[in-house]
Amino acid sequence: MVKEAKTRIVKVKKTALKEPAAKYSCPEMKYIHDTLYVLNGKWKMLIILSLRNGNTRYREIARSIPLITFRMLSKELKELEQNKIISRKVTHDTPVMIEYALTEYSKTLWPLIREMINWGKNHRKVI
Amino acid sequence: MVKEAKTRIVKVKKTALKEPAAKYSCPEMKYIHDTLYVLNGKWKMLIILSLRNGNTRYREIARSIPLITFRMLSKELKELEQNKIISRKVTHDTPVMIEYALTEYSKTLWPLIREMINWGKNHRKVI
DNA sequence: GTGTGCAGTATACTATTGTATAGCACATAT
DNA sequence: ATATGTGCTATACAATAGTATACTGCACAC
Repeated sequence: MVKEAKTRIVKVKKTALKEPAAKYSCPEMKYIHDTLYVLNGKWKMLIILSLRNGNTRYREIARSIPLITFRMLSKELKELEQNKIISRKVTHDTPVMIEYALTEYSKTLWPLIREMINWGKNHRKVI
Repeated sequence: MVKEAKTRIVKVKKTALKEPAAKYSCPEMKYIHDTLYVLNGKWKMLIILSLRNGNTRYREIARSIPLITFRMLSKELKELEQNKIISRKVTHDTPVMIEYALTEYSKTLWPLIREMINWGKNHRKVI
């Protein structure tokens, strides 16, 4: 447990991809497993989208995703940070100000997220 | 509760997309929400991949995804069927034989799944 | 008649996700 | 002095996801 900026507590968690005991029947399954490891859950893609829409502050992000709670937002931000998808910078002390941003690496996710958006858009029409 | 083919019990569940009370800050979030609604969890994409690799039988699919349990496989197959991603056909009675297959509609998911695979593949290299 | 495979269900459990609500320490605005 | 905003944490709880294991009824092979 590390305390920083008077507020934030980071519980360190292993970032390494855990390999299942038995092997998947093809490498594609492993790759999908890896991608899901980074993007799992309801919120991570929405947070990435929010950042990409220009939101940088904790409360700002929270407001842009109406149903998320502080608990989940904190959790997801930490995981995204550990996986190098977003960065967190303290820009001012007392009053503490934090700036979240997408990393360079996060840009590699964009084609995937575009496809998520496209499919959802089309699915609405189909239903 | 409906009993069919002596084995299968289907608990009917609403398929409609539930709209959150508050609105997302942009339509893209809604689309991602919709896509995740269909593909959520650890297993659905792996099942789709397994079917695409030519597996059609329940046990076959289970074997191709080593860590999945029957409980989860049953659950996920039902959800995918409800969302028209896969179909389930009884091909023979006593001994009962079932054939699972991807629907035409499931093909629209392929660009998305390809991106999932690609990103995971690249992510391995980066880590 | 024993073991195997088929297509699952049932029960019980743990872990993770998600909800709800309250609070802190500081600061600025009214 | 009170309310509001910032960036979170803490606690308690409910719901869902996932694990583990056993079992069923039928058919076929040995």
